Amino acid sequence: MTTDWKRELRDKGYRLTPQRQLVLEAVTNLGHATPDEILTEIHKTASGINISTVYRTLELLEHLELVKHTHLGHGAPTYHPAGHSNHLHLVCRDCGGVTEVEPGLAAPLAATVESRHGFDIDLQHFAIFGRCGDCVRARAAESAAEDGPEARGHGEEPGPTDGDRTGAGAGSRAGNGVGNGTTSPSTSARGT
Amino acid sequence: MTTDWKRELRDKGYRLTPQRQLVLEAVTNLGHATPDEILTEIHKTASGINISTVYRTLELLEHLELVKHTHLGHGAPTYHPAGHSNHLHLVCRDCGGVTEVEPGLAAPLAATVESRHGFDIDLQHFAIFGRCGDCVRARAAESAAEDGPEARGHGEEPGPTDGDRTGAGAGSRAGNGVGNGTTSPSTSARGT
DNA sequence: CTCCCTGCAAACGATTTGCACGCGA
DNA sequence: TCGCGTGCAAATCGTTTGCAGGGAG
Repeated sequence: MTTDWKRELRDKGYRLTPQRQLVLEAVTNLGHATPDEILTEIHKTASGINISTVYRTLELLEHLELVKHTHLGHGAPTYHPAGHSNHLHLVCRDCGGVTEVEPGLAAPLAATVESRHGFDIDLQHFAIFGRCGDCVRARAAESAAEDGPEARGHGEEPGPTDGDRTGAGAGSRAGNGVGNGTTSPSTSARGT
Repeated sequence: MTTDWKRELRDKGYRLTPQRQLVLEAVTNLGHATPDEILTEIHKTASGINISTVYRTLELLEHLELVKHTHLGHGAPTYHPAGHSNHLHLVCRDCGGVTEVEPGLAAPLAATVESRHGFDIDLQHFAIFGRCGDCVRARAAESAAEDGPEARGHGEEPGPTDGDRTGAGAGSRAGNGVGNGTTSPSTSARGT
């Protein structure tokens, strides 16, 4: 299964270039990564490849259905191999952590929406926002501090802030053990 | 119920300024709007107010839970009054149209996720991606054209492209008749 | 030898931030 | 009067595009 995509590339009239190979490799290795992270990954090996090439290549690879992308929050979408084990992404509004859960949970919803509106949903494309168990608890605990315009920024500690803006940290490779619930605390967790 | 939020503002130590009033008014009138549309709306009445003020004010209003925002696609989130009738947003990957459906449909999913992962989801924050009935049909029809590197851009006509990037057109005020299915064809529908 | 791909840099849209002044309380 | 809130402009971030040269086929 190593070179069949190369064939497909050729067959569809596209050229096989080292950078295309590198991008696909990087996406495969990282599992989940933003265009920028992909560029960085590639730079560890090869130098020179440009960010715009990464974008153009990802667009192509997605067109060929070799990779897919998901919006985990505010900006930078994350790309992953098309064959990657699927899962829904639960993004915590407070800590920004991402929990992966099995896609089957959405089957009922999908069925209902399908029959009622004829709409074929893909719950994996956009993350599902909310608050993770830890933060729900944490928030329940400290419900004393009301807040006024202390300084300027309201957002650090739990509060009616929102908080998508998944800074997505390292490539949280969760193996394939979907169905459990791998939570990876992101770096940032400011308000969107 | 006209001035209680003003009280709240004051009580929490914030100042009541005309621009804050104007932004909240605009959000209320528009129902669904991007920061930019809000700015434009305000400019019809008052001049001078700056885009950065709109952003800062929206952040504040959201903190006070007077408004909320939703990501309908690629960029520009849309803001709406916190009390606004809730609904899920189904965004079509092909035509970019947004269909609003009643939030109750997600209740089962929410319950399952809650019990299994302790995660309290908010399906309204991010849109739900997929393909609307019309586009599913349209796509079924013309399944002839394969494509190679004709020119440069692959994406215009239906194909394994994705297509979030909801350019969100005018403020599609759907009244409160949620539960039905108001589809508003957006402007753009390119790939993400 | 042709023309797809790439690197580079500028263009862009959305959002944020530093700074100094004016106005609300 | 005191300092929050605002306007303005510059800085970021993520992504796209125009252009010219190089290499794949």
